[in-house]
Amino acid sequence: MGTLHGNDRLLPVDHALALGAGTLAEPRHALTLIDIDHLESLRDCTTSDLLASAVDRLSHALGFDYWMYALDLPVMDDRKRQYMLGGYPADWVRHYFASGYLHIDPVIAHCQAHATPFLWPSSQRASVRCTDRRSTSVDCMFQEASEFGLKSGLSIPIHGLGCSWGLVSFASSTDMTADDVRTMTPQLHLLAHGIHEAGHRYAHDAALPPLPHLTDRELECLHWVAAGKTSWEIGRLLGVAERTVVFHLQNATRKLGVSGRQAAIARSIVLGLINP
Amino acid sequence: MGTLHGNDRLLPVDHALALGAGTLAEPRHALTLIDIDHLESLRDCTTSDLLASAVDRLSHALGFDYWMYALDLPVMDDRKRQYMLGGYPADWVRHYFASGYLHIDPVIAHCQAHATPFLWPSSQRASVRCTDRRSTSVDCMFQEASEFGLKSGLSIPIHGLGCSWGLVSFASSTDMTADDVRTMTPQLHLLAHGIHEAGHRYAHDAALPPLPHLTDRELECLHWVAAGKTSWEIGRLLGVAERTVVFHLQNATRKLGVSGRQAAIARSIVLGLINP
DNA sequence: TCCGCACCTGTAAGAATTTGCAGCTGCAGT
DNA sequence: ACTGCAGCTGCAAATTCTTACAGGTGCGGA
Repeated sequence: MGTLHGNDRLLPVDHALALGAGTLAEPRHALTLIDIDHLESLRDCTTSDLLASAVDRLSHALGFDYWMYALDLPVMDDRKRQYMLGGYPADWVRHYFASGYLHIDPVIAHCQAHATPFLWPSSQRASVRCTDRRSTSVDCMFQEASEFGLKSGLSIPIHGLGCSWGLVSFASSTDMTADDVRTMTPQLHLLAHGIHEAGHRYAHDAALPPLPHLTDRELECLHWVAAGKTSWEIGRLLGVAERTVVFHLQNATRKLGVSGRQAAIARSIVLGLINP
Repeated sequence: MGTLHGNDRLLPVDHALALGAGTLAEPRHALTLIDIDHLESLRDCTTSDLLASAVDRLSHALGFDYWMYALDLPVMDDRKRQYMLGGYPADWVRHYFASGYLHIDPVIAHCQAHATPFLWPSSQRASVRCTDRRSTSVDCMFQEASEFGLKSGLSIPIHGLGCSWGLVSFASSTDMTADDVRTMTPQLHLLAHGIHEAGHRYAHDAALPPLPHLTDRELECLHWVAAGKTSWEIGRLLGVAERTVVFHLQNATRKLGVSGRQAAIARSIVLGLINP
């Protein structure tokens, strides 16, 4: 073991390319039914490696060759950071980003704005909008994905638990019939959220810089100042002197690594430290 | 029809008490399997009434007597607003709020912080924490719920699509065995997210006041001021006089209906007008 | 053409903030 | 007992923000 603990399989996008493919393909279309026990066993995984292994087994048992858990985590330091866990073919991931498919992928667009699963390729029945030239790029993308072993699959949008948005995708190297996928959609949907429940903490550990620890007083002052109160008014509310409120806000501003009370408000809201 | 269009069944908590109970109880434990077609039929519902009727049928077909879709929508005007759709017994809802159960309900606590379903009563196996005195209140709550016809059920956390958090609950007036509920958990989980996908727009229409229209300059100034810049610095950045920046921030503050630059920052962030 | 609106600027008094200095109590860990 | 930290307070100067007054251009819709 040694260095092999923790988030070795939970890597920034740039580094995730180095991951192995992980094709494990014999059994298929098993009758595995996901239930709460499975979710609890996922949650009991103490490392992201164990989680990845557990999901490997489950997704394989459900007849899929690949899966991927990807999150967009809001980080204030420098915009957002994408993190992913799972066993998509490394070559495909590299090609995907190199081709800029992230910006035209209908799966991405769907998962950002919806809560229901997306069957690909060619999911949405009526709303295909073949008019613009992007559809040819999209066709090209799915064609290339197919050549990389991702012929068909299902992507489930993920929201909540501190992620901006995310998705869990299950993919097969064979042409699964729509009926095959549809009947197991509920299982996969539940499994996807179980993965998120179990995995989001690792994503946060790896992606989010540790939150600065603000004291109760500092948070109180920030809360009221964000509500438009002046230092003097907050002093009255908290039963302390105006000078003390200023003091707490100074400390909060320093801990947040920003300059100025306004920036402290903005950052503490975005970091979820206060919610006015 | 006439007045019966739109959000008649999507009401603030205070008014939702007036809703009828809606016990429709003959068939039970049917073999209905939720799939993407069901979700699309929910999304096709053009009013919240139609949506409620469709969910009524589906949840009934799955063997449940009651269901409820409840959301916590972030609104800046006066804290948050809860909205709900569905057919929980009105007497129980009234009693629930009157007894302050909202603040001790383990279902609520779970759905705020997790992504996986909650079986009640007595879901979480090991983490019951029977030590504090609240557990007796919780037992009391479930006992009373049972007397109101909510003997057992399943609650699915809801996140994303512009809601702070929410849940979809399915309840039965009978003592469903754990196995009964577990086998249909994936179906209910998927259905819950389909309800959210279809219903969140009605919740927004009914709950969220229209966003104030801020001009580009006002948003620019807010953005920079949230980053900690002073009016003078922003003036240099935008190539205008400091006075002009002050002017724009004044107008933004007025449009946002708050007092003070700090409150304007806080509100514009929460409303999603700027993201620093 | 007139009106509203976005956008821009100035002056000036007063309120609120930032910043630096100095000091206090109480509590928890070593 | 010593140390560190949260919490608390005062003074004072410099800077920044708020609010009131006053005015300007340019663009698009009625």
